[in-house]
Amino acid sequence: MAENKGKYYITTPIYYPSSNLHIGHTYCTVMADAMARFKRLSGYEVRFLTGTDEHGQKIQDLAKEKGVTPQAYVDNVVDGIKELWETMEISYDDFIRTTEPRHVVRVQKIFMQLYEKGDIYKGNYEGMYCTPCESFWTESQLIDGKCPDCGRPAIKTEEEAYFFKLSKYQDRLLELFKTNPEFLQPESRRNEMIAFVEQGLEDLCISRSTFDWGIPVPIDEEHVIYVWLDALTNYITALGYPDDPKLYEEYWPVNVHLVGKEIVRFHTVIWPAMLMSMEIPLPKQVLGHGWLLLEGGKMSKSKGNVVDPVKLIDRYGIDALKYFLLREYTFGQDGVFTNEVMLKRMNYDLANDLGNLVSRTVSMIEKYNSGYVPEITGHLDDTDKDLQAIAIGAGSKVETHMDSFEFNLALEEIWAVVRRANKYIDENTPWILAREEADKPRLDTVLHHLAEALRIISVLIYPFMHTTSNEIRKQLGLWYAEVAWEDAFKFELMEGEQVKKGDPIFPRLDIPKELEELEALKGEDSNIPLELKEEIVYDDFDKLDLRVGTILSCQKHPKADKLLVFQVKMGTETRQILSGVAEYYKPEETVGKKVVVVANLKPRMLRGMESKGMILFADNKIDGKETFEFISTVADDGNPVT
RNA sequence: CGCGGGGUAGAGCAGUUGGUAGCUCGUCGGGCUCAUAACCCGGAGGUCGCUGGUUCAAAUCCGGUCCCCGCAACCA
Repeated sequence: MAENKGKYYITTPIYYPSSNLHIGHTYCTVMADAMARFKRLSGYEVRFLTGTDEHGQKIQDLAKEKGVTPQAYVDNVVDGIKELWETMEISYDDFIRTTEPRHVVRVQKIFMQLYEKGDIYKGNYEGMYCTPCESFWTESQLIDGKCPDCGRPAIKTEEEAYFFKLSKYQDRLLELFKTNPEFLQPESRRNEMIAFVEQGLEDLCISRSTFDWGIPVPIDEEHVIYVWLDALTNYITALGYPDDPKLYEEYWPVNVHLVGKEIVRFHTVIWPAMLMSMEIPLPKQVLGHGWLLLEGGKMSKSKGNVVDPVKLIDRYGIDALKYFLLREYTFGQDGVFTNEVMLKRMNYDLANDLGNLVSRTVSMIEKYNSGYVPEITGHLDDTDKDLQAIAIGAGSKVETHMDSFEFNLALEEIWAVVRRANKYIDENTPWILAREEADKPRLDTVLHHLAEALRIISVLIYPFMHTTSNEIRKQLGLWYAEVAWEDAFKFELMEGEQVKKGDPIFPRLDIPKELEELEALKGEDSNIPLELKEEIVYDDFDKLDLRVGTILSCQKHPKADKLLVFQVKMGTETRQILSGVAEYYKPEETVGKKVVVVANLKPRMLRGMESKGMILFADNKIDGKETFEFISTVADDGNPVT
């Protein structure tokens, strides 16, 4: 083992088990895992924490829908999540669930700690609440009374609640951002947070009484602790804080909280403020990574465009998927996920470059030296020296990039060695050397260099693809030796190992065929229940008065970019209806269309013009571009739609 | 003057202590046959959105301007 470099504590967010995880969660966890493995290999005592955030109204509602208890519901989903991590061989040291007694008890203790400090007070919370998103919104944030996140109606809610004095810590937070640039990276997120805090912080509502699936507020049975105090504290309760502080004392403060860009704010404003109140050290660093986008936008369950990691693993293996995720994307930036990009990466880098290098090296050693790694004989020429230098030099470059979470660059450095080795073979043409007995010493030297280079590569890729690393080492006859990071910096370690050719470590993929089959897979699970709004009864539907109408004329709203103003004739009546589809239709294209109108909708002013009703559209995509299609019919104007 | 991100070769992207513009894929040509028809070499292709300025020198710093993408405003 390498020298002990100290402790290293890294966390992923705790995921919300409202349904199965997708490739985005996988991405984050894979990064954390690679970093944890890298740090372990290079001599740190690592603790890697992940888990699930299991409380809240949304879970309670989902459970109710399914007719099970919330606990049974989350148990089921969490089993699936743990299974996924197991499949992916995620090397977490602890998995915390916020429903576990160890967490519940400690959260209550932390609550009391803040309370006794005077940072929690009882107040009144009034606001518009969106149940599915578990979010309160201000009036100005709402869009026509609907949640800006999910578009579902928000309900005016007033409740007694406990507040945390977030505002008290505003100045200290600003100072933290300004004096400690390392605390939050990348830079752009830091700027955002500074701007956010500078506009002023309000105290934070940390309890709820509208649902009960949560940790009870210890001094008030009517309330449960709301997400912030419950979820964020997992990072220390998992270490035993405050009542069993052994691990806490070893590993806190955390080295890195790895989080998605959408929750940077919680981790860099709310969480540090709570820690300040607790008077314990702050995280050393919070890193906000980007999102994996799909062609045409964000991944979301409601769009049905979620990429299921399990299927990809089944087809291509864990290492190929991990390699792709870490190599393709730049930390902190959004990236576009497509099957084609993924397959190309897998083929070009893994099958062609690395897999083929292993294959040709091992088979040449078998063919030209009866399967034993030969010794170096004679002088080294420039190609030897160059290969050695690049191979031995890669390790420290990898270290540098890993320190900055530049997984893609770290892998690029490793592949520079792979490419150099492939080139080395062409430069030295071992198959020609093998023809003349006189060239045998040179041949031995060349084969030895290749084996050494591959050995180094096997060490370098270990944090990213340990299974592949082991397979390469098996083929190289290195099965007896444990992978040690410092071995990546030495060139003369192999002495007569017996190599053994195995199956290709990454079989070459037929990309067009794979693309087709992946496309076909999508159809297979076409019967996944849609995520629907709350169930309604017939009477609810009956309240709607839908009518057929014809668009007589249409023009752009003079004071709004997105609005079109329609004159719609419905039987005896013609009325003005506004609709936000200006970016999809030219006004003149719409004239004469038959449409379905919600006719008894309360009229409303939009940018100074009245809209009496609502035209129905179907959301659609053509060539990846969003459109809205009229819901049309040939029935007579004014007729009801039932 | 709403906030933020971005405009670099056909595509996707790197590129801030300013110093001959790089990578992957594609394309064209060549080499090799150990290897998973994989590997290696070479060529073509960019006025680094536009425009002023600072400088011996700007993709890189400063000003202005155009365009694209998120979010918000106006999507009943």
